[in-house]
Amino acid sequence: MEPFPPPEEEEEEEEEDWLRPQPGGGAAPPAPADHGKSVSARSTACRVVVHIDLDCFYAQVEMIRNPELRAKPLGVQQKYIVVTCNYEARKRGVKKMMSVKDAKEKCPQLVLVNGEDLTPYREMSYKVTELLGEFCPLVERLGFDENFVDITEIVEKRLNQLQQSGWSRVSVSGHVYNHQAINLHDTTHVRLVIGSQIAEELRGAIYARLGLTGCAGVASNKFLSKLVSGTFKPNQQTLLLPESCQDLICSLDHIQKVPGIGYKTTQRLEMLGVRNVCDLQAFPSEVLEKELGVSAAQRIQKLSYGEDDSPVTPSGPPQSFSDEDSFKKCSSEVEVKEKIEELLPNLLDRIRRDGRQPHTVRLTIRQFSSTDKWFNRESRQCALPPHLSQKFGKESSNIISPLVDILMKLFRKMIDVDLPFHLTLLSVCFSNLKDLPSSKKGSIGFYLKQMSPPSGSGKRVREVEDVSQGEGS
DNA sequence: TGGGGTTAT
DNA sequence: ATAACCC
Repeated sequence: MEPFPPPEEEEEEEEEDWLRPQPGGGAAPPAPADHGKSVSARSTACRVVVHIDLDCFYAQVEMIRNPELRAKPLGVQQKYIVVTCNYEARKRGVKKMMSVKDAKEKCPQLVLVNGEDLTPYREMSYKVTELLGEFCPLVERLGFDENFVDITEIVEKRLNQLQQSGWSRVSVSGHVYNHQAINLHDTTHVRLVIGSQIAEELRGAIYARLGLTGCAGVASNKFLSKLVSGTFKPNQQTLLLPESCQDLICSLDHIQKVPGIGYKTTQRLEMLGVRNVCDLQAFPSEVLEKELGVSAAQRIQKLSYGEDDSPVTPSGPPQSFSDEDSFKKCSSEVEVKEKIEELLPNLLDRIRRDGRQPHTVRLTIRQFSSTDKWFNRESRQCALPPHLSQKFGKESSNIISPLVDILMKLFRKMIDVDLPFHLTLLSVCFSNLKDLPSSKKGSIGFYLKQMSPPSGSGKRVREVEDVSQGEGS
């Protein structure tokens, strides 16, 4: 087994920092009075959130599936796009979402694997989330390759242990944003530093158990943790201290880089003359609320100050299962039916393995249009008849035909089949998933699996050391 | 651009 | 059902 961290990691030498006992004694401090309280009941404790972002996830999964690809420049292809690639390929100029044509021009030796079937990535993705769930119940997924973990409670536990053991030493793991000096008399700094050690353990466990590398950002909320995690890029982590928050958000040169501000909002903000984050900070709230609505306006303006009180919401099992295919052209009812029949078996298999029953089905289409290529999706959904929902668990029953009938009815609600049409995408989605009526088994291991934290699974990179009991006597 | 996901309205 | 957001 290779050591963690693997070679790319350049160790940045941070000075050692000392956590001192409270003034007035070298002995163990009195037992904390707030022992049983939740963190939210303590006003002084800041949250500690880690954002974990796996490095070029699909490419990593493919390299695990076929280790011979490891030394080569590798791209993962969907249709005619290289959706992601490993670092060997990036060195040679291949970028995410580059066309296969451009990628091959940049890098003729590029090896391509087809990544249109997401099954291997989806499976690995949930392994990562479940592994993080062993440390702590508050794990929120964002896409297949990112997770937020609220480690506030773990940090509090370690802080109490440190305080009870008297003199202790604690040092940061990984980078500190802006090279900001740590003040160990500031309990917020101490909590975040402990957070950086836990983040290192999380990354270590992901590498040791799953063979995946990734970045982490540690900060006092989700938004900041996500922003800071990308500071040092492959396989490194960064801690953000509150005093450097302004520098971080002002480093965003364009507002669309703010997570939460997407394409539409960017357009509207630009019409108002808001180009960067500092513009947004200074912009009159009243005017912003008129343009975007009170809720969105207040949310994004708080984001511009680095404020984000949104909780890390455990994702649990998926809310929906979908399968889609895009193509150049589909223009007859028969073709549509064939495409749907292609999509269904895989989907039904996934749902069967999940164990829950869907009660809603949706068909989504994209119609060709030369202008505005990127937004014309429509969908129709309907409740599944109960007798069909029941059949999802079973193997032999043929539920495909009745499902195809339902989906074709949905299709005819969108498209007049007597007129010419030109589709470029079909997608089937099952949602409104319900647990079986009191079958003893849970849907997946997700809720059952949260037990005691793993003891030695992750390599502790720097142990929190007890330094002395005798020092002060 | 793909092949997925989520939440809010 | 759509629109917005995320990857």
